Order: sequence, then structure tokens, then C-alpha cells
Amino acid sequence: MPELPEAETLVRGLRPAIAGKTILHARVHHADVLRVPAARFRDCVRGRRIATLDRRAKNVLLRLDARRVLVVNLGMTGWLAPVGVDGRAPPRPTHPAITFRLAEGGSLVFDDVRRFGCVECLSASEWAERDRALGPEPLADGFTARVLAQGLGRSRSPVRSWLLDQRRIAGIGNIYANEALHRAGVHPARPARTLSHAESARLHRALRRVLREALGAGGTTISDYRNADGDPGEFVRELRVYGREGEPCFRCNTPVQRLVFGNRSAFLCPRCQPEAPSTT
DNA sequence: AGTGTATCCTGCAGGC
DNA sequence: TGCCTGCAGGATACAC
Repeated sequence: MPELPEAETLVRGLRPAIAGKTILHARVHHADVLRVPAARFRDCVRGRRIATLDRRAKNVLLRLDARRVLVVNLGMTGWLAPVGVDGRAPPRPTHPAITFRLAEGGSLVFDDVRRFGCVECLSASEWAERDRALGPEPLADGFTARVLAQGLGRSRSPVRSWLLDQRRIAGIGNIYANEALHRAGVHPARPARTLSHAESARLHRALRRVLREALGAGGTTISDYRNADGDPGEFVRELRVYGREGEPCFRCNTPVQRLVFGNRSAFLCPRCQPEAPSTT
């Protein structure tokens, strides 16, 4: 569910409510979202102050004291809900996996229906190693059209698969990969290195634009995603291909096609996104 | 270096 | 009403 815009929206909503607070203790309802034994996890976070909240790729980062980082990968249905913090009353989490009780009152609940999410308490060096393995942030200043073109140029994999690979570029998921490819007029199955300069420049623009617009709309909610206030994202209204199989392309009226490769659905307009390279 | 497949888990929609 | 299948925003491991 959550890609970069959803994780970022969640962090922005959580920050004022959670930053500066202290974790009294953690209660583990479902240990399968952890990667270490529950007792070790609880010891790692107990009594720690949450200095700041950040995002990297699709991960929510809670920077704790003692140089520890609580890394929350939201998976498909993960959500962080501030419950009873500063007198707020968002919708109750339905499938709590971890509850962080806060010393100042209330708690932060990691809620996850499918439990594909993952919560880890890492040392500074463990996090640094993880961080290094992730590709560049697509909205950062350093992510230029040239950086994208160079990355694409080295790979034979389908460009949609390339975009989903967090080691190559961070934070892109299936929705925004498909939406950016449609806006750029690039077929998702095209081998990455066959994109022309014009195409990779268009893809660069489309990616940044789609991510920024989605951020402005508070992300995309298909069914589960909620921000820190429990509200859905509005970008679903702006989707041009994702989930629109058989419906007309907004640009040319050709029915949107669904393809399956890399074990995931790809959505495209066969007319606007030709299989052969184009230079226009 | 690729790709297809399976896995983790729950819920929902659609067909019968 | 129930039962079945397929599908879902993610990430990983495996064999080929």
C-alpha cells in the first residue's frame, strides 16, 4: 500500500504528535512483524526518547536517543496510529501488532492487517548500512535526469521492474511506477536501457511530478491507507491507468490494458505507451 | 543478470 | 447463505 507519498504523509502527520515523546515500553501483539525475539526488541526501545521522525524510501524512521533508529516498513497494510496522544481520538486500530506506550500519555500503535510490515530497532551503524543499500530519493535535488538515465542505461530489466527495485531508486511502488510510465509515454515492459534520452527525460519529469502531486493530495488510498489522522489519501482520483483495466485512456480513449509480469499487474495505454522506442 | 514462482497474511469481491 | 478463486500498495528467497 504505502509508497513514498503515503509514508511521507504519515510522517508529516505523526511528527507534531510524537516527536520529543518517550517510549515507556512496547507491547508485542504479533511477533511476526519483528526480526528479533520480542524480548530483545522491547529492551531496545524501552525508555528511549523519540527525537525526530523521518522517512527514507517507504520506511518511517523514528530516531531514538542512544543513536538508535526504529525502522518501520509499512508493507502492504501497515499504519502508525497515535492513539490518545494530546487528546486526539483517531479511528481505533483494528489489527494492532505493536503498541508503544508513551510516557506523556497515549500510545503509538503499529497496526497491520496482513503483517507484511516490519519493525526493527537498529543501531546507527546497522541503519547506515541499510541506508546505503537503498537507491536515491527521487524527489531529492541530486536526483537529476542524468542520474536516472545512467541508472536505466545499465539494466536490461523491464523499466517497471527497475523502478520497483529499492536498491536502484527508493520509494517507488506499483501505483506510481505505472502512473509515471503512462505520463511519460513509456511501455512498462521496455528494457530499461532501450529508453531514448527523450524518454528517460520524460520519465524523470513524470516521476517527480506524480510523486509531488500525490504528496499534495495526501497519497493514494485504494482501500487501507490512512494518514496519522485516520483520513484516506485523495490521489486515487488522479490515477490515469492504475486499476483502470478496460476503461478508456483519458488522453486517447483506448481501453487501458493490464499485463502481468514480475508477479505484479502493470497497467498501460497500448496507444500512448508503444512497445517500440520512440524519440518524440 | 534476468525471470518466474512461491512465501509471508488477511480481507474483499465476484461467480456459482 | 456458503464456498471457491483471484486479487491486493511489499519484500525476499529460490531454481533456472
